[in-house]
Formats: sequence, C-alpha cells, structure tokens
Amino acid sequence: MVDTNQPGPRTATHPIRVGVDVVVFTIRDDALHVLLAPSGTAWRLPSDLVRPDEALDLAARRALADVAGASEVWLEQLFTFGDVERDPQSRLISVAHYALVAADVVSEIAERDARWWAVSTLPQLVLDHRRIIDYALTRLRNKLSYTTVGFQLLPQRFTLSDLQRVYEVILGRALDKRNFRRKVEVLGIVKPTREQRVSVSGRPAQLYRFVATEAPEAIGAPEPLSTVTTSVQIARISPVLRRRGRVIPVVPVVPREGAL
Amino acid sequence: MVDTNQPGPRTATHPIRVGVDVVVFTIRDDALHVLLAPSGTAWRLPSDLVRPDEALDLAARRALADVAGASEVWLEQLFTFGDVERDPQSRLISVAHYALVAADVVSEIAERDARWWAVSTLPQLVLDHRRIIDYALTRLRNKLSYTTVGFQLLPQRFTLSDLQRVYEVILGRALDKRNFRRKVEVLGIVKPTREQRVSVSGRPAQLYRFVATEAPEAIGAPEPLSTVTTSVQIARISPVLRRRGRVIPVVPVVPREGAL
DNA sequence: TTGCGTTCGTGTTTGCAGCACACTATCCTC
DNA sequence: GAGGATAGTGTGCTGCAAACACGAACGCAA
Repeated sequence: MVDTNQPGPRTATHPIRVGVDVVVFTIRDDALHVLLAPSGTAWRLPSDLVRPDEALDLAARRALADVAGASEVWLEQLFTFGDVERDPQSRLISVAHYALVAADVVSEIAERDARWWAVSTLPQLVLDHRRIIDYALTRLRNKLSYTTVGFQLLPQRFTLSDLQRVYEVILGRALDKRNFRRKVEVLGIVKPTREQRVSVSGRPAQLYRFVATEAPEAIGAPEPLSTVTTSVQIARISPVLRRRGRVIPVVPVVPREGAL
Repeated sequence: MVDTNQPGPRTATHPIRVGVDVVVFTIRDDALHVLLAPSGTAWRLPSDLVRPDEALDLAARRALADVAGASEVWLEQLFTFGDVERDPQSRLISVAHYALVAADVVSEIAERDARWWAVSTLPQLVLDHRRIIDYALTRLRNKLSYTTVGFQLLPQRFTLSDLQRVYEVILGRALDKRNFRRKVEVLGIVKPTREQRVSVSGRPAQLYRFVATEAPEAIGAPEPLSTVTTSVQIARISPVLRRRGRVIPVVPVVPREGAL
C-alpha cells in the first residue's frame, strides 16, 4: 500500500487529469433550466480543468463565470465522476458541482454561445453530462425538501406564489396553496416587506424576503461540507413540501428567440 | 475557457495527484468503530493513489483490501476533499469513500498494523482525516434513516435486538423497542428464519434475515449514484428510526488487548 | 361604471403515523 | 425453584399532513 501521506513526491506515472463540471440551474418561464455550452454538434456543461493551486469549488466557480459571467452564486459539490471510460481520449475525472442562480441575475448572464435549456427537453450531451444533470436534479429535489436552497432561485423580494412555483417546478407536482403558505409561515423563514408587486393582472401580491433562521436542528443536514459561499440556512422545510400532489404537466418551454 | 472535452492531450503543467481515503465502519462491543492505520506518531485512514486505469471506487476497495484484507463490502463515495492546503507536500485531492463491514467478517480482517478505533475516542489523525470521518459519520447517520444500509453491519442472520442496537449505536440514542419492531415489521424488510439464537442468558431470540424489498418509492433516494456493489435496497425506514429518544451514553470502549 | 378575468389570500376537518408507556414469557444458573 | 437476564407483545394520545372552496383586490375593456 502506498502511504500517500508521507512526505516526498510520489507522482503516478500517468497523471490523471482533474476537471470540474457545473450544472447551473435557474427557473425561467415556470420551468427549470440548465446552462449549456455548445461542443461540436452536441452540448456540454460549463467545465474546466482544475489548476494546481486552485480549490475545487473555486475551479467550479471559474468555469461557471466563464460561461455565465457570474460566480457569486450558491454552489455545492455534487459527485466525482471517475469512470475510466468516461473520456475516450485520456483519463479525466470530473468533480461535478451544481449551482443555483436567481431569476433576476439570469438576464445579465448567459453570454457567449451558451444558452439555457429546459431540463425537460435537453439536447444531445457530451460524455456523461446527461447523467450528471440527472443526478444533480435528483439532489436538488431532495435538498429542496429539507433545506432552504430554493430561495437561491428567487430574487431578494418575491411573492409567496413565486416561492411556491419554485417548489412546484422543481418537484414536478402541484402543491396546495393553503398548506404551502401555512408551512412557510410556521417555519418563519420569510418576512413580509412593505412592498407589493404590481401584478400584470389580478390582485397585487405581498412581497416577502428570505429570513435565515437559526437552523433549529442543525443535525440532520446531509451536506455539512457543502461548498456554500452565499450562506444558506439549513432549516427543515419538509413534509408539506415533500408529499405527493397531482403531477404538474411539464410544459416544454421553447427557448427564447435569439438565445442560440 | 478550456474545453476539456475536446480530443487531444491537455495535461496541466503541474499534475494533480488523485487519491482515495476510505472510512471503514463496523460495530464492535456495542460501539461504532473505524479502521485506522498508523502513520508516524499519528493515524490515518486506509488510502492510496488512484491508478491511471482504475475506477475511483475500485481504488477505494483496493486501499480497503490492503489494510483490511477484504473488499467485498458495501462502499459508497463520500465527498472529494480538494483544498489546496490539505497536503503540505504537494497538491493531493482525495476522493473519500466510506464502507460498512459486518461484525462477523471483522474477525477475519484488520491485519498488519491497522486497528479499530471507537469513533468516540479517536486518536490523533493525519491531514484532514478527522474531518473526513466526521463527515462520513454524519452521512451514515442520515443514510441510516432512509435506506437499509444498516444491515450491512450485521451478519446474514441476526436478531431484532441486534438490528436495533445497530441503529442505536450509530444514531447515538435509545429507541423504543416496540415501536422499532413494529416499524421493521411494517416495512417487511426482514423475514424470520427457523433458527433461534442460543443466548448467553435470557430467553432465546428469533433469528431473522434481511429481505431486499422492491424499493416502493425509488424516487427520493439521495444517492442513486452510490458505488454500491453488494446490492442494497433503498427502502424508506424513516420516522420511527429518525426521531429523538433519550441519548445513549456513549460508552468509550477500550480497544481490545493486543490489537495494537 | 360595471362586468369580467385574473391572481391573492384565508380555516376547518379528517386521518394517519409517531410517540410514550409496562408487563409477561422463556431461558439459564445457582 | 428463585432470581437474573433478555425476548416479545398492544393501546391510547397527539400532532401533523392532506384535502378542500370561496371572497377580496386589482386591471381592463366595453
């Protein structure tokens, strides 16, 4: 057995390349989207090689910034994909991350040749990137049910309907409005502001802001090592938001004109 | 941005070393233990560098086998630790894994200079290995509450008291016997065998065996990409096993004589 | 100004599941 | 056969999730 912790260089004969891939989620037009860049005839996740003096999460932020023009977002390590066959060229392991960006910063980013794709209608993807997205989606769904990450997908001020829509879009099913609002109220994770949203039509809605709670049961957070920068409290949203409801028909959203 | 997915070699100037660390859990003397190997005056997790043509989980199994003499165990990727400063010598990222081994195979393994340490009384550890263990423990606790990994720590045949003890030892709190047994029954994850355990004292106990259920709600499993070999069903054990109870006094177990 | 469309906002009832809780049964040993 | 030890068993309470429908406030157009 090689003791990797002893001093002295011990470089493998064939160095293994280490990269990061980032699944960037946002919500657009009431659908969950991921950011992809073109790669030949297919598409790929924002990615890059990790620099020798660079932390993994910083590499992920850099890859994200290169494509999206922003890096101050919620981001967490997802999984390290290291199958031997994943890159036919040479050994490349990928420390995959996933990130959540708010709808209001979306308009500013997404430059170059990258564009948003609804997760329900993804294009052909490079390597195992489809699998990475699938897994990120699973993680996001689970995480949504016991943390407050969902707020990362909303602007500073939002209506309760906005919030509910975030959960519905990600979980893929309808939630009862009254149960949802009661739960949010009980959790004390939002505070009403003095403003209202002037709605396009219908009654104006109260605007709220997210309130970081002192995670009452810090134990139970499955990802204590999350590479969170924009701090997010780990409160327990749970049950009302977890249970079943009628399935929301996933409306395939046609990407905006000119985005490509 | 470097497109890591294009053909052609693109090796970084300073290659990054990729290693695996494995947190091996077992239950001994009613306490959770991890396997550690000596490293100078301190101790370290079983670890090794990943070979260029070797999958990550296989590297982890190899490191495990080197120290413990067994590799056919339940094992899952934990997290990739890649801080720049973690190894003062040169850049070394660690794809940490954790493994569960049954008590009855424990006697056969644990050779060389390695030995078991109760998680409640760990020795001085190398690098960030303490942090890795802490995180593995957190993951194990969480995983225990919504999967059936716990059975990996038991022999093929076990009593319900054995099973309950596994949960109590890991969760660190007492569970109500009747509630526990009812829950296990309802879940249908065990089947009684025809045998009984001839107990040292007291009434003989019925022996059960684990029954893999057809995970009724496959959705909701937070780790669908687990590098599981010994197949484990992802059923929902949940609530009775999750909630609070009186805290079990963590009895520091004195390591066996001659183990060191 | 009135009617209509649209979205916001609000309580009650019912059922289930988690939790607490204590005693009898069976074996061994002395 | 008495005592010690572990196995095995049932009920009642309570809190939480789920289902469910209608009035309120606004914009707009006729």
